[in-house]
Amino acid sequence: MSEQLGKHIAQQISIFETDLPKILAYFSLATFDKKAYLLQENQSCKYLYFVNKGCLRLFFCDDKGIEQTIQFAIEGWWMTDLTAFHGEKLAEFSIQAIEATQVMVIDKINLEELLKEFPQIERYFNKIYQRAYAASLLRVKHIFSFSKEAFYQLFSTKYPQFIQRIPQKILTSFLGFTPEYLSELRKKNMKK
Amino acid sequence: MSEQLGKHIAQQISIFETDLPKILAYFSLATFDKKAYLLQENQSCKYLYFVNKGCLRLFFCDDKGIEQTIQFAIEGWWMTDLTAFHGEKLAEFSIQAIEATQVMVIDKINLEELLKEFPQIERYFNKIYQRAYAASLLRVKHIFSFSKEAFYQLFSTKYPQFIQRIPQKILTSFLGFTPEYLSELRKKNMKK
DNA sequence: ATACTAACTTAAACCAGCTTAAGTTTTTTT
DNA sequence: AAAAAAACTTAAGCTGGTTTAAGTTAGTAT
Repeated sequence: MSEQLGKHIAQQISIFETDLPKILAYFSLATFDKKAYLLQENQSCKYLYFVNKGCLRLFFCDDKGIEQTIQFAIEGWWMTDLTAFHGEKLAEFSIQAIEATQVMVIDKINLEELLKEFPQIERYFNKIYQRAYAASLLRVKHIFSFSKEAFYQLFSTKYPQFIQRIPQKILTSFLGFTPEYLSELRKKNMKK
Repeated sequence: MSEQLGKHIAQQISIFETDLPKILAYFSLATFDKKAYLLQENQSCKYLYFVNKGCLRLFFCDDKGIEQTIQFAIEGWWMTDLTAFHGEKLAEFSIQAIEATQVMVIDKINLEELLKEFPQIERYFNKIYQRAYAASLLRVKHIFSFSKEAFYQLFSTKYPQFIQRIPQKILTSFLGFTPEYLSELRKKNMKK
């Protein structure tokens, strides 16, 4: 069950099978209930998470007190508040489990040790961050190129499982509009 | 003049002074006129650029034919279409010089060689990508938390030099609204 | 089972920001 | 220096999406 991370690493970079257990030893396993917080805004961010099973979201509260979801992490994705994790600032995002979620956890000190013992892992994280960066740019592209309606259509045809899995309020906070407008869109769609 | 990249690397990671020239040898120097294209949508993306002097932008054309600017790169920033550079797809963004711009250029093969000879550089790029990723997330946060007016206010107080440096049309394509609306905002501001 | 709370829907009034179209100013080209 | 093109401004009308507020349905706890 917790071998997912090992597999993921072996997929991305070439590494000795025998090193994997040593690498995984730097991590610990943790589970969180649905709605549990892994990190809260304005706290210090001590951990980096890899999702084995379940789903996390990264979000913040805007000045009107409305939660805005920036990213999701499902199986095989990493999540943290990067800037805060590197100790520069307090977290400006919160991380919450949307479902009961099992994660691999590492803190900054263990990460440093891991990278010292296995510098090849640097390359693995490089790929992870490049992928995350590219995904975030694509997100900005989508925000600019699609109307909210079109963005919803795109998202719901591309990730239909996701739509089932996530409460509507969280979904709209990710898509960037109000639950009321989503209702309107859904009604409109059913007519077709 | 072209020592900027060396300095930048030495700032981010610990490295022998004597290795720097060997590292820089993998790059070549190039200059582009104002408005020149370094990359165009739907081409293959062969190079990764580091800006010594000047300013680049990454953008795409939306379905109405309007250019949308996703990112700028000034002195000390890297730029490419990441996904395309790694050879997976054709470019979905274009890169253009906003001013006469001097860059350090490297192609994929030389980058691989460089990383083979100096694996420490992997750590340098790790920092670069983490920073770029964090910046992109922050951008999404800003899009969600500010009205267009507030975003313009923020941007123009935080980067006043930038406002001078960039033509209004490109600025609005970055801020995500129309030149007409920018005029309106400026008029409104002058009254105060 | 019953009550309480959270998630979702509906509809009307409203507004931030867009579109269009014409005018002005600046820059580039010849 | 003149002409053409590009960059910016102004103003009116319009629309995608929000706000508000009330009603419905589903989930959860007692």
